[in-house]
Amino acid sequence: MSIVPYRDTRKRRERKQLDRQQIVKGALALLDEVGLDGLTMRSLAEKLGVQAASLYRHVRDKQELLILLADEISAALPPVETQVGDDRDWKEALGDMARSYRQVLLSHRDGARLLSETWPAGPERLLRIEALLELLIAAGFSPQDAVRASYHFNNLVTEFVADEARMATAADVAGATQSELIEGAREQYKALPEAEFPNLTRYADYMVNGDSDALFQFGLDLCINGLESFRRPAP
Amino acid sequence: MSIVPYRDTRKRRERKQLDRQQIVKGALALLDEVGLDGLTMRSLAEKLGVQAASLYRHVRDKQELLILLADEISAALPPVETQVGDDRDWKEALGDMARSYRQVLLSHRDGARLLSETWPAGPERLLRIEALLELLIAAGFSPQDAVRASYHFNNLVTEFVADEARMATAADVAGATQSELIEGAREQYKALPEAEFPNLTRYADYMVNGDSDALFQFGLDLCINGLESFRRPAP
DNA sequence: AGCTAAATGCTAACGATGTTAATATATCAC
DNA sequence: GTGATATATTAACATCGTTAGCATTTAGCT
Repeated sequence: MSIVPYRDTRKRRERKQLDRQQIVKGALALLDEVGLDGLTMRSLAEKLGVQAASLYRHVRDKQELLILLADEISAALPPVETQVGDDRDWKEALGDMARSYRQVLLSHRDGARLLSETWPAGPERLLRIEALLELLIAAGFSPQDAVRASYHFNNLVTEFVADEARMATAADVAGATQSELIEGAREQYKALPEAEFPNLTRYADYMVNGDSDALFQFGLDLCINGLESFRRPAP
Repeated sequence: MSIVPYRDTRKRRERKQLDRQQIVKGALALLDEVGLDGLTMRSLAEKLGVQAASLYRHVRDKQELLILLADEISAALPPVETQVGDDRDWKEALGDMARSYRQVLLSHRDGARLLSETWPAGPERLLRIEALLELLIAAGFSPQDAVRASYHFNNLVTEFVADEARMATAADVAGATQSELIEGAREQYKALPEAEFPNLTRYADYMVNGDSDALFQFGLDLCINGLESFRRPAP
């Protein structure tokens, strides 16, 4: 369904105005410019020098476009190193994968939100899940545990980055710098009634401190260390 | 900002047609009937026997309504047992909290999605975060680790249940039972080219098996076991 | 080359959404 | 009662995704 049907193109070299690939390419560029909320069928059409209705000749609906777009972004994910051995720990491999995963999602505006709101249907995206499964199974997890772990691992990375980007977008909307927004949120916590919220007021600086890298790493450690107890002894 | 401004109501006992509380109450009922996508300002107004524009006299915009709604749902969360000691392990307390959290979110249609898409600004919701922090700190985590852990813990539960409910909604939209949808997804995995997707095709039954409880428990174990390595020795 | 049929783009419109301005009506304080 | 305030209604605006009907270009065939 999501595979582009094969078609002989030898006789139509010239004048092909629009194309699934061109649409996705333009949509990706537009996404980086205006974000997911600004990515509308009309604005995309305008960017492509075409009318909005024309897009529907190549794409069933917007949802399909978003799936194609999510797959395009997923294609930029580096291949997973599924080889684990004595010199390369599975923990290290998982951590590297998560970090590069995060970096790719951050490289496109609202990239994580897009993957979060869309079904994992594209081939490129499925290929990464496949590789993750391979890595986990090679690391000594049972197939069922590997599947479950891959789900939560994916969720962790995707939702974290989506949240991370949401804050940047919120700053953009409010017309403030991100540090201003952080300071505002901090003050909001500190302004809570101290009797009812002793921890939130006291540790407001920790609640919103902007050190995304450390927070991400913490979640990663949580997930990876937690995984260890499920690992079966190596053969 | 999010606190309801105090107003003397002693002299206006009768005939008050609309009210923030009534609006939230109606919105919650409507949410359960038609889901988050069906919860529109017009439909809510109709349910309340009123015109859509009237709602804006009591609510700044829809976003604020959703925050109020999220807080209303959060108010149903049972109080967190922050006492941890010899007889009640912190792991047990965390697990219980997560499970009851999940149950409340599942008790309202799209409840988790609502909390996921909305800022934690309401007092009831903040109270639960406060209690979670208290529990973690009492369990022997440093304030900073407790804050970070609470973030990921919240994310895990909320996003998991949101995903869980999304599937039920998808079945609803497609006019199929949920088991039919599961079977369809399973077949889709099995139909992938076996050479490129050996694991996805082989373990398709694990990928979509509908045992949400087990998958949730797995994520919980991941999180809780992973937390242990961060715990400081008790005094 | 010329005909037929399919593919593709455009114009116009539909129905729905969040939101606002202007207007009318009910309620309250005195 | 009267003026002031609070609240609801009507009407409309700007967008959005999407579809129908029509025009045009292109591909395939004889």
